[in-house]
Amino acid sequence: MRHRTLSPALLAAVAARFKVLSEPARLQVLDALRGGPLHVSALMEATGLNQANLSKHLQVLHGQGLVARKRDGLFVFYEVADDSVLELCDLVCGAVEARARKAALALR
Amino acid sequence: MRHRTLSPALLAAVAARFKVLSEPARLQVLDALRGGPLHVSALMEATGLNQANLSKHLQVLHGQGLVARKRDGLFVFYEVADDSVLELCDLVCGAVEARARKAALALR
DNA sequence: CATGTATATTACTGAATAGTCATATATTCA
DNA sequence: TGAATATATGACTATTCAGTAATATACATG
Repeated sequence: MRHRTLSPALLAAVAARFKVLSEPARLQVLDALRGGPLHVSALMEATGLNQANLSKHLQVLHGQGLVARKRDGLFVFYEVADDSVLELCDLVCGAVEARARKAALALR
Repeated sequence: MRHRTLSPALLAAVAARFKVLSEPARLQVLDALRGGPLHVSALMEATGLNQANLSKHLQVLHGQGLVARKRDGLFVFYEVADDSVLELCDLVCGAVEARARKAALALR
């Protein structure tokens, strides 16, 4: 047997990771970073988020290790730390779309 | 190119799906259902959640289509609707554990 | 129909957090 | 050093939501 119960700590850690991804704005940021590193100002333009709000979301993403930061002069560049996060998003995205198609069919 | 921006509706839908998974109690429920369908009382025992709280979490899981329900007399059985959800959890679980190992190493 | 059992729902409270504005910090350059 | 720009942070508000207790509903059985 693999386990009887999951440790509360592991449950909390996994839940926390999902929580970071449970915000449209943060998904938008991750998606904007698909093409490679961007600095905050570029991310503002790409996402339409204002500076303070975006900065806070970036701290959350960085806190969970989902993005890496690198300073270059005045600019701070962020990039996706591990592509598996994007794959995760794509998986859920596909599932959501499949569900939507199914719901649409059910209406016929 | 695949897209310039993700539609707000899709972003919201994906975020909503992640949000359902962002609660330790619900992850616990999904994990308890790995072995197959269980009725609510059995889930209470498996998870330690009280009746009202568990029931509410089940409604949330069911609302997102992550679990299916089937009534049998007095009992209502729930089961994982699609094993891909469990795979998703396992993926994140692995990522979280890897991150923890890395953090532990960094302390040496 | 009355009673008992399983599950769902409602109303409530406390805690967490997204968004916003104002301000602080960091870095560059003159 | 002082001004300018980029980013981070603090305080505040409004909203969301998990947990709980009480109550309602659904089903079975006598």
